[in-house]
Amino acid sequence: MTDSAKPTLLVVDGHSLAYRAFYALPVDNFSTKDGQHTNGIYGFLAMLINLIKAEKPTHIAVAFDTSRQSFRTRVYPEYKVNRSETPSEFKGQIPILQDCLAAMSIQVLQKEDIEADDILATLATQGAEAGFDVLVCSGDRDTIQLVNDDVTLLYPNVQGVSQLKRYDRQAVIDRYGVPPEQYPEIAALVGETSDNLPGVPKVGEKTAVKWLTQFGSLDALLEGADKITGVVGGNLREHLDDVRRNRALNRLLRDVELPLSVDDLEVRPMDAQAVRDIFARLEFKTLIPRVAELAGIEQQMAAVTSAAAVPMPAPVEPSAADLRAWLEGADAEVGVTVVVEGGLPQRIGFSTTFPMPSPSAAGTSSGDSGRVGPAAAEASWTPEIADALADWLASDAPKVFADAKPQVKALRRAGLRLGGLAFDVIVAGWLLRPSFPDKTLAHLVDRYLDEKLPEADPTQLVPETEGATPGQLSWFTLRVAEEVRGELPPSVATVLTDIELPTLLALADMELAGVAVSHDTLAAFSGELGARADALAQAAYAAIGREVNLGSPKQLQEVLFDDLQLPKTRKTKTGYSTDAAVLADLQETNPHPFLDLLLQHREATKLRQIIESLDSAIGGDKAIGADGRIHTTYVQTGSQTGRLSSTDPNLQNIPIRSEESGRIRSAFVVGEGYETLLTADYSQIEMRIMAHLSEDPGLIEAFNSGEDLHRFVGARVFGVDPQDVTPAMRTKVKAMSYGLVYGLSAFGLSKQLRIEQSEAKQLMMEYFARFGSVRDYLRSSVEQARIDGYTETIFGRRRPFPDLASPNRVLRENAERAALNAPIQGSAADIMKIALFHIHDDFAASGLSSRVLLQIHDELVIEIAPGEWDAAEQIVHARMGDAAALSVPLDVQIGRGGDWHSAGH
DNA sequence: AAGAAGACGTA
DNA sequence: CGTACGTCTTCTTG
Repeated sequence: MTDSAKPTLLVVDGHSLAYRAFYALPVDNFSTKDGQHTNGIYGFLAMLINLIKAEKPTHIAVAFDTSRQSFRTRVYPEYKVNRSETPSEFKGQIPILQDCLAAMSIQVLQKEDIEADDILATLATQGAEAGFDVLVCSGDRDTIQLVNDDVTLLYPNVQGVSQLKRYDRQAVIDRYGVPPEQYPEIAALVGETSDNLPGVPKVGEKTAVKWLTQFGSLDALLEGADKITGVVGGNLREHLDDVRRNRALNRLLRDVELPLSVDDLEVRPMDAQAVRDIFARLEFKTLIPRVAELAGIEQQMAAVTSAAAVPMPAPVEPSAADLRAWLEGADAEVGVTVVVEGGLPQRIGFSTTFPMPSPSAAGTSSGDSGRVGPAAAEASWTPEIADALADWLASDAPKVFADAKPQVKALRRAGLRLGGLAFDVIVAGWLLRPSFPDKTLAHLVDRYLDEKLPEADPTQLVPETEGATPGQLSWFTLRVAEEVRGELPPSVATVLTDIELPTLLALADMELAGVAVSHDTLAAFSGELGARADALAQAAYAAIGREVNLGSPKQLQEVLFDDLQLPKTRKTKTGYSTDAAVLADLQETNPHPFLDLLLQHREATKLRQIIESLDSAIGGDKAIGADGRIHTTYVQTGSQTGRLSSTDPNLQNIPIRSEESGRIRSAFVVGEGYETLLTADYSQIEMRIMAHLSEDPGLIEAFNSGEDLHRFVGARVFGVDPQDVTPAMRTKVKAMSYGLVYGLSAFGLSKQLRIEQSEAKQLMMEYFARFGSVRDYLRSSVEQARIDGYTETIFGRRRPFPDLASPNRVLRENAERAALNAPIQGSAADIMKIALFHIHDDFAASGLSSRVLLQIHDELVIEIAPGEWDAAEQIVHARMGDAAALSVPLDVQIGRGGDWHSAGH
């Protein structure tokens, strides 16, 4: 083991070890569900974790090659040329591995023109000089030359990377018969086939060692080459230049200029959240606890040296009057944090770039400009404080939040309105990274400030560490905001200010309002469905002569494929699918009463389950108390395209398609004190956006003609008059049109329409022959995304697509389809958001009590107060219709009824 | 107790 | 081999 008194430096050749892992581990077992290969990453990290645990290095670095090219290939162009092409499945893993290492706070080093081993050599040399025990971990034999009394080599066995052999000075002598510094001389004589460096023919390790012991050194040997007799002697004399070249090429550089010194490689605490996130994404379940254990070790080691971040201000707690006076005097943005408990404000904190007045000595030295860096103040929520702050909170004075919505809601419940919402760091962070959002202020502090937000340990009854106070949270919020703002491209900043923040305020009111749902309606239906499900289950058992759990795909597979001997269906990860599409197919080819009963049972239990969860959500929001309404939560940062998502419960997936789903929707009713429900939805908004973006004359005409879209398109595609478009033709072009938006293939289309692939192909051909600009647009938009690295909506919302450049085909093609869809789905989301907050704001400005309750992507559900129908309907129609100026009109359908079902259409 | 997998609801 | 979501149940794992 290493000498515990000395610090230990571990330097690793990332490329060579990951490459060995790549070949050692079966790729099939190491791929994520979206197709990313991870075997090299996994093998490397598993090895590294074991290594860190065993050796407890105090300093770590991992070096990578930048490419095949290096100064060696310039000197000797044949160097490594016979190496086979690096498999693309491996190449793609290196950047991800580097991301993992970054999350683990391990330094990654690479340098143009230099090989990883040269970096190892340089670090090993510097480390040894600085008094470190150095561990070099590499799969390249050339690194044997680095071994000495301070430097030990860890070399992987043939098997892969699970076993590392330890070479200290003595081990090298035992194995090769020469001291480490002389090993390259052996290698020069023998040659290295894998590097395309031929040596002396007929000379292997044995002969080389014999000669070197005899002559003492390679130079002496080359000088005295004449003295060697026999064929090998002749060979040596003929290949003197090869040997010299080999020796020159296998000498590792020990003086590479690096951006970091050995001291900078000190082990630092990991970014626990980033590690969890990236490992989860790579589906490394078992590695997470292993890394966590490691993090514990690192934490202890790093605790001593961890540098203090920018010191937090000690928030003052001024009187209500002082606080108000100061806030009203502030001429810069103010960070605001409302601590919410049970839906109500508990404490409130502020921070600014101005010093807070000290209650005793207001106006003490504050520097020449008065700006002395952010300072903080806070107060507990009392009626006096609420009174004192109400005007300022409602004013236009700019305020910066981290996740404003719950705080806005709490203020609303306390009777206060919020104005001047200038920035939300969570929402802004999501706009920048919709695929990998930082969900909390702590994440953002970590990413943008590289500091830790102090958090009370929730596992401890009496926490040892204090969490940040609201004033300090505001201070962090303000600092993060400055960084995030610096990263926001102007168009994205506009999306934040002009779309997201107004939407946020509207959503807060929608969540507070909730939607009235009739428990009695739900309960009656639930009972009915329960009885039906039981009967269906009994019948199903009878059909197969035994009882199984119909909710268990595993047991169903036994019944279908073992007992009933039905043909195997689509494969899943763990067996064969039993989903509805598959069961319907089976019913056609191998009819069996069990199949139909099972499908019906599924439908009944699914409906009942939805009803039950809705029922238990009625008045479920404890903060409000049972009010007979359901209060969903809209997750504004919940999608990658710009859409909202809805949780607890999800009100964006209430059934509508099936026969009986109307009975669920009819339980969503107009609330007390209101007159009726209004539903408003955009018809074919995505196709309209497609028409606008592609500028396809045919599609634009379709929307301007007033003709039914699919009838119009069908007439063009099939070359008939609109009135002669049959239902079958209409179905086909409808599927085609909708499929376009998702990047549908001929294969997918044929499957959906249950037609031959050739017919599907023909259909697509005909379609594009008539609507060619659509195809051109779709192609060019993906191409543009490949160039830019992101897509953009009509309003400038961006979504990055790094995988468009991936060498992994599955990954790349998935990204292409998503990139195709993102501007269309995203623009639709933008338009709906704009319409939503305009309607919300107009209602308020017009003094209406009618209110928006729900948003279901292209539909709004609005509760109309008595006597307000006409005014409200007019606002809704106008605001949805003019939310965007497209080259085709935005068609809005409006319905009216006492419940959601009858208001729909 | 927590997470994965399969299934299925919506736009 | 069609995009974007959330939630339920069962089953596995710790």
